[in-house]
Amino acid sequence: MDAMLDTEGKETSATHGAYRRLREMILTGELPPGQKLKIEQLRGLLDTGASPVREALSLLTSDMLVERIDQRGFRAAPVSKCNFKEILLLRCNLEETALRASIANADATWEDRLVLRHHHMKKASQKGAHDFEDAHKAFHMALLDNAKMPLLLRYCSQLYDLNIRYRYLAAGGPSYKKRDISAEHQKILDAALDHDADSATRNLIDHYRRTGEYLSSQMDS
Amino acid sequence: MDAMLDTEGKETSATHGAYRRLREMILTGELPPGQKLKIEQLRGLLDTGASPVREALSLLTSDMLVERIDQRGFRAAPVSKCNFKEILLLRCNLEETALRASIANADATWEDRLVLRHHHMKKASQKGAHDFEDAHKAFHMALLDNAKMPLLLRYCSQLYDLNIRYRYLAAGGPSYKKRDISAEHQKILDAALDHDADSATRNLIDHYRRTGEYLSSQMDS
DNA sequence: ATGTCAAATAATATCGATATTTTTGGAGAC
DNA sequence: GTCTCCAAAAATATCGATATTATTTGACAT
Repeated sequence: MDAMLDTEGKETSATHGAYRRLREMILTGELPPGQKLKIEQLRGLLDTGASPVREALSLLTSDMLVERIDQRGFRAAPVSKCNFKEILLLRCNLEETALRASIANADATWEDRLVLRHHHMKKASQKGAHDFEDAHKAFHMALLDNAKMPLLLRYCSQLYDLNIRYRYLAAGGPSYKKRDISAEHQKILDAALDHDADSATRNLIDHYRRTGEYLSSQMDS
Repeated sequence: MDAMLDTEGKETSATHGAYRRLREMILTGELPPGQKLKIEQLRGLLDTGASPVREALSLLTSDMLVERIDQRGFRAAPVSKCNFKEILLLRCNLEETALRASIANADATWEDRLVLRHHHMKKASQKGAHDFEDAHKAFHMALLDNAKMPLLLRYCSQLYDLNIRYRYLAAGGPSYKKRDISAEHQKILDAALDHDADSATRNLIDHYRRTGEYLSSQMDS
């Protein structure tokens, strides 16, 4: 109908658009954990039909951002410290595997990609928080994607998103402790470019553990 | 309408029924890898509406058994030796983590559950192949579920299913090499009951690697 | 002959409406 | 005053139909 005058025709299907928007709202906490997600309500919020909303919710179910309750509809996935700790543990395990495999496959084009992503991330840190989040994820995924293991990469991406959700929830936004994250990233990048798998994984995991402990402490409140 | 006269009212929603049925068909190879999955065709096969079929396919997408191609519908996920090797590798990694955590949490009720599952599996091996498959998965999942890590367990379950699919495809059915699988299971069970994490994981991983190599060799044909 | 473009065909994606199921709210009984 | 049960309301799940988008077919020009 008249949905083509939005931004610039980037969004293809209504389903995909709804998926992206809902995902964003859940990740940022705009739709708080445990909240009932009624079709009608969302249909209004995203102004689209019921079918795309339903399908988007179905997809989010498999990202574990939405829970489907038998015949009682959907709700935003709940959060818990326990769940957070599991995410952290799995990330450390899986990302170590992926990063080591990535480094084992290292070649010039991968290194170029890494440097580029890192550069973009630094640039984006001066722009909006939203841009930085995207660039940050892109950098971390670039570290892993040379493993050429699509399933593993997918799990890492999922866990990344589940984790970022806790960051938003704990910090009430992306203003998470501006300790020296930049230096941590630099160390990971340098180690990766040196093909030093041990150092790279150590730095990566420390990076996660550190933010993990910070967030974990925030969650006690 | 008149869908309540099927088996015994076990299936609740049409969507869930379609999901289970389609999943089964893809796992067993009744719907071969790469096959286009047209809504109309499946709507006829499962005699239900288009909406439940669509939603079931969406759900299977996140199990990685179905691929969604932009605006061109769905198809059964393709297979490849590369994909198989990744599945095997991830399973070894994740199941070791899960099994060790399970054993670390060991208590009497878990041990009882294990023994029961193992017994049921042995009993089912004399019944149909289908029953055995179910019992086999139940046993393997019981080994892991005491880790109390829902995400990890979910990944293991997914990977188990992806793997079983290769077994069906390679063997043309569940008649996979009747080497001494029974003894292997017994060893895993005994080690788990002894809380011997090292032995249990070694046996479990050997179990996977052995079937992995067998299937891998079959795939060259 | 071959490649390109346009009309016809088929399939998907989406909408609006209906039937089922769950939840809510209140009336009556103990 | 509390509990149970039934009716009303709301929400979900499903269906049938339409609009949109991809694919195929065939004709035309080169």
